[in-house]
Amino acid sequence: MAKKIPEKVVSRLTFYHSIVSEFIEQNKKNITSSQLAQRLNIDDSQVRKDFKLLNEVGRCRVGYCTKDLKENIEKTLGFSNKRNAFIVGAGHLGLALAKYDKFDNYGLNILALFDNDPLKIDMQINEKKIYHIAKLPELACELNVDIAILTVPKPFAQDVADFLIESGIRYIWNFTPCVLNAPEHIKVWNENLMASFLQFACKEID
Amino acid sequence: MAKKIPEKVVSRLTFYHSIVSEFIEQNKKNITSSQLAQRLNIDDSQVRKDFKLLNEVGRCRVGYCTKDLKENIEKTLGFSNKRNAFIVGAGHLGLALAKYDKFDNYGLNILALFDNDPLKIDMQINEKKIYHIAKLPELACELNVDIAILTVPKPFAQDVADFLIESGIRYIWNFTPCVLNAPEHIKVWNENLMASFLQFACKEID
DNA sequence: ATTTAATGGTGACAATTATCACAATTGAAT
DNA sequence: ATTCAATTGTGATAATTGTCACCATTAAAT
Repeated sequence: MAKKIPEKVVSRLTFYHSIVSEFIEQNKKNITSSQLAQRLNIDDSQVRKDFKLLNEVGRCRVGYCTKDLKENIEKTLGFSNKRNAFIVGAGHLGLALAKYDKFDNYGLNILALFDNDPLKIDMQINEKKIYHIAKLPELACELNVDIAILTVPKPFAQDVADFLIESGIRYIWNFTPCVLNAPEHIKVWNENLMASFLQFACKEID
Repeated sequence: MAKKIPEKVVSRLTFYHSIVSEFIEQNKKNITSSQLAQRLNIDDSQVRKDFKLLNEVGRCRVGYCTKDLKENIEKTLGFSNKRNAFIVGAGHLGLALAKYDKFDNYGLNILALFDNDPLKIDMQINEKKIYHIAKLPELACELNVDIAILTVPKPFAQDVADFLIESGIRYIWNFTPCVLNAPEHIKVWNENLMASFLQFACKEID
């Protein structure tokens, strides 16, 4: 990616993308900054500033061309940069993520799931197979996967993470409610549902 | 809550809380800012600044008292402010969230789940019952619930959201990959997994 | 053709958030 | 007692992010 897009802008771009896609489905040719802003409860100048970062220009009294805008966002977010990943832990959360259709669209390719429950092995979910966790090192190497999405139950989180790291995984997207211990060269991204809720609660709920 | 805690700090506080709890389980009496910082890959002065917001004081050469710190974070984040909520959509994601143990601890009380699949009705998950969605308006009123966690499949998201709003729900924590249309007095909080991943990807993954 | 109102573009500023540097403190070692 | 090193506390500063005001443009109405 040429220019660095600030974190918050990345987040908003995905929202813009959803909304613009909806507009396109409805055969709308244009969308204005205030339409987007209203939907997201933000300032409309913010939207325009964001688009300036993409070098996306609009037309006065008309707005932005939905088709161009969508393509531009996709290009900017690197949708075409395909990355392969495994889901580790085929519980409810793992299965939910395996079915989450946006991942494909946004360049995150889930190749397989892993679990240690014999009943789940060889099941298929969303065309992805569930393997025994013992197969992971081999498959990670073979398929050249270095991203793992960790969705195992809390008590196993650290041990499984250690195992992943031994197996050559370098990026862990951590959905467990644990703060993992990992060497510095391993990148851990903590998905923090509680923080997310608390921010909502502090800001909006009386 | 007396003082307003910035968004980012709230997020970090939940991480500190996890780590401190771990230290307490290991019978450690103290924890230093750099221990916390290292674990989270942040600057240690950041940790101290955050604690200053809580009026938490440490001791030179010793650090912060784990027990006090934990209680302080819990008080600050309002763990005791219990809030009731429903999960709407008893698919994998809904069930995963129903089992997520942190919600209870942090004051978010899931009272029930809702779905329209007859096979799921009356099942129990984590001591929470699944009801038919048609029962929601009545139960929301009866139990005084105005928070809904929306985990239905994408195609139903908007319709179900409209239904929730009619039923008196005022806060929607939206886990669907849709940007919901809602009147201004309804607070919608979009959980944006894709944005989360893309931020990770942009920042860390080459 | 002229006017009008909606819309994008943008600079200035404000608020939030993070980093750095370093003084002050103090437990431990000698 | 003195020294040393680890640690906190904090002001200064930088980077990021958001808001506001207002000009420029232009499609539509007249």
